[in-house]
Amino acid sequence: MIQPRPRTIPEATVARLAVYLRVLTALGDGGRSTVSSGELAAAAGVNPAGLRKDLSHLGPCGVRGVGYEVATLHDRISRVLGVERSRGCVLVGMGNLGSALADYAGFGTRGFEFVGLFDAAPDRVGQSIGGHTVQPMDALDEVVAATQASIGVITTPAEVAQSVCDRLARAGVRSILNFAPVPLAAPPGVDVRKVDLSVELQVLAFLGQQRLGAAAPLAPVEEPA
Amino acid sequence: MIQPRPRTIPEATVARLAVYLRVLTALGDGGRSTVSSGELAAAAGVNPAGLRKDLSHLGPCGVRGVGYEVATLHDRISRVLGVERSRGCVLVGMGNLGSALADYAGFGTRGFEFVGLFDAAPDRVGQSIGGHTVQPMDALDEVVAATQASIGVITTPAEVAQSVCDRLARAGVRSILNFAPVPLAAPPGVDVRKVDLSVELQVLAFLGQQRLGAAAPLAPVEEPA
DNA sequence: GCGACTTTGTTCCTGCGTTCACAAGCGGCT
DNA sequence: AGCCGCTTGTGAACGCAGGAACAAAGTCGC
Repeated sequence: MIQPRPRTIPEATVARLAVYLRVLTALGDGGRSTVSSGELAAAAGVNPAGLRKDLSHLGPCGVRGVGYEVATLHDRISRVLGVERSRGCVLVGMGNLGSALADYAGFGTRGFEFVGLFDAAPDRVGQSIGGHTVQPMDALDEVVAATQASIGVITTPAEVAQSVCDRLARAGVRSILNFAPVPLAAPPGVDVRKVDLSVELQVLAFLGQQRLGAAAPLAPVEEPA
Repeated sequence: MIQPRPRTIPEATVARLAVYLRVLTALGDGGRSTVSSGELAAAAGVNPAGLRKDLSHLGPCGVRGVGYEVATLHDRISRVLGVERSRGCVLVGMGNLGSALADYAGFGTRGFEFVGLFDAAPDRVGQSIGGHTVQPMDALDEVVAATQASIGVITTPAEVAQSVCDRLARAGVRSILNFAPVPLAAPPGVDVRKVDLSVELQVLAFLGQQRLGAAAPLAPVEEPA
């Protein structure tokens, strides 16, 4: 049995596949049965050629002259992304951001289910957020083992993020999404992705300033030597 | 009047500069006066050579044989990123995520200040979050004009994100950070950055599944030696 | 049944980002 | 003062992502 496709899909492609999946869901709900690459690309905000290249990583799944069948493509992408079954997620750090994520309905409909909320602060333990009760950190290992949660989300302060990461990894979590503004070191076999909100803002600030400098050279901000 | 540096800095570099800036702040608070590229790179989680190349976009700002002066480098990066002065941000959509962001203290210390919170829902208007009062959408233009806010953050449902984007752009906002899971079209001169939380989770799910397939070859996946 | 049109899948190419490796420069020591 | 070691800054090579153009393939109309 030869491998039908190169088993390595570029990460950038994977991220776009997730976007296509969302668009396909919307199209399916709207009753559409087929889409062309051009239309799908427009809805996803990408180049049609790039979209076809992304989809080519899944093997041929369109019909020439017609387009892609919405339901089929949806299933195919779901399977490749590994979201055809719901995945358990545990969330550590129930501050504002953690609470917002726990209460965000958008995850459940996309194959993710929070199976445990944790916090170290005793006064947060016992609160109910998004239909779940916040549990103490001591319960983490047990919950992860019982629910087979494969994803951990860290929304703690930066100082404790690394220790939480270690703890999640030890409990058996294989994938970690880190919102704390520190680079995390995880043991091999554990993937870590980082989302840094203030970095996003700072990049925006830079782009804005750059544009300002180019558009309005009123003040010749000559860097004084 | 020669421009001392190429005024185009790669976006990836800008994002890392923001990380370096944070590390430098921590180092300065810790009393350190100089750092080597190796140490800084380790703290930021990047390659030392890459870090030096990033910094080279700012012109020479280190001392060979010694390293970088923490305070000087901090100021330099701050100026380049445009965060040496505080920037006003308006936030539209005070759901869970919006409230979390408004209440997040990490932004204020990094040169960003929320100057207006807005929501279309009447029952949210008047609420106080993070020291600010939620205002109706009608007040947006006036607040943006009065505060010279340059950044807008969209945390609304996907359906209204585009109209909010248009409205922000019309009000004079030049940079937009979009948390809604839709690609936004903005007029030229307005930068849009997107943060898609469920995409991050789905990429993680893919990586986890990929690793699972490699570790547990139940299906005969041809994994050549 | 046949031609033409539409749309996919692929291939090439260009540009960017990242990494490695080396030369230049500076401080400290003798 | 001269040498040595350390660190920066830069140049080159590699790999990857993105975009455009082209060939294959299937459908619709006649």
